Amino acid sequence: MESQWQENSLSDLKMLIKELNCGQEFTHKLRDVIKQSLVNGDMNMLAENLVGQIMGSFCKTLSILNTSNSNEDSQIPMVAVFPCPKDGRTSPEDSTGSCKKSSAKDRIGCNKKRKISAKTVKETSTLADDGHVWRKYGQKQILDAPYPRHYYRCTNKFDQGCEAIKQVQRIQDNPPQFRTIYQGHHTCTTYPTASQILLDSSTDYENSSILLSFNTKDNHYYHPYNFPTFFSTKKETKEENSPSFFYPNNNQNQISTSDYILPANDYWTPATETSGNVMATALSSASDNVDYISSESVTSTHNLEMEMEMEMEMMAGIDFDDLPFEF
DNA sequence: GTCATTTGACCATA
DNA sequence: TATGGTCAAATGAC
Repeated sequence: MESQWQENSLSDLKMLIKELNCGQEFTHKLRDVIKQSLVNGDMNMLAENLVGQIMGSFCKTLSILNTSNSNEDSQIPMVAVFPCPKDGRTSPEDSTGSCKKSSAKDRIGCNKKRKISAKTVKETSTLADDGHVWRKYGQKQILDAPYPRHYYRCTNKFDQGCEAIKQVQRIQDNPPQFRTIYQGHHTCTTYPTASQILLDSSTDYENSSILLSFNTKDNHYYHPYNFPTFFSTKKETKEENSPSFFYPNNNQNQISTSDYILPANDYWTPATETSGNVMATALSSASDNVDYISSESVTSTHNLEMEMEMEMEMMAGIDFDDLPFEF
């Protein structure tokens, strides 16, 4: 009975991914159709933004589904997104009072150690607000470490299935130094505010962020949540509730109009072909290993495109070579 | 009463 | 088997 259900769920998941891939393709074609219907071939900003947002949603959803699928080979795919319901509650935080202490036997099959691929390490002298709301779920004294490690998860884990977690550990006392390890990426819709981003941009970006150069006019990068904003040449939009993920490079005395600092703890998804130009692509946190991201690591557009393609293939289970369109 | 944190126990992985 | 990551009851703050 249960295995039948699991089988069906896996089958459904595959169909879901297939349908999402189709949706992605249709969106791509829709954009082309809109462009062709225009006299000069240029989409207005609103249309471009909408298409971009739809494409970003597809990328994000496929990423979530595939993470679930690959991490839980023998389990129900949704388990990875909505963690195992131990005693029938919808979440461990369901404070209905009906919660019973689960025995060790009840927890069998519930993986305690996750296999999240994307890791980003950030070392700072202060514990600056990173713009997301976290909830602490554990603390552990680590062997040979003078300070305990603190474990946090995104507060939207259970209501939105956001899998982002972070670990914070003091690594030095005087001067204070903290190591924050971000794992997974935010799939929740609670975005950092502009003020929070500005606050965060004052922290140590030299070691934790990506410097993207836009010197080549045809090369563009976007963030899945907000990538359309970069189509404008604005460096920073400061409106509340309209976060921009592009920051002036504070580490340089002279700021080039084509240089931007991007937050390191998020994924970057590939830009798509637009206005006859194939955009370059970028991604952070791309490897299974801890990834110290520095400005030096993303100066090669060519490498970025390759890395991005590999990462997107891995996340979405898509072979880009088989797609009817180019990324 | 509600929600976040603490902390000991459990469990997967190396 | 040791270690690190997560769970969940207990506790505290509001």
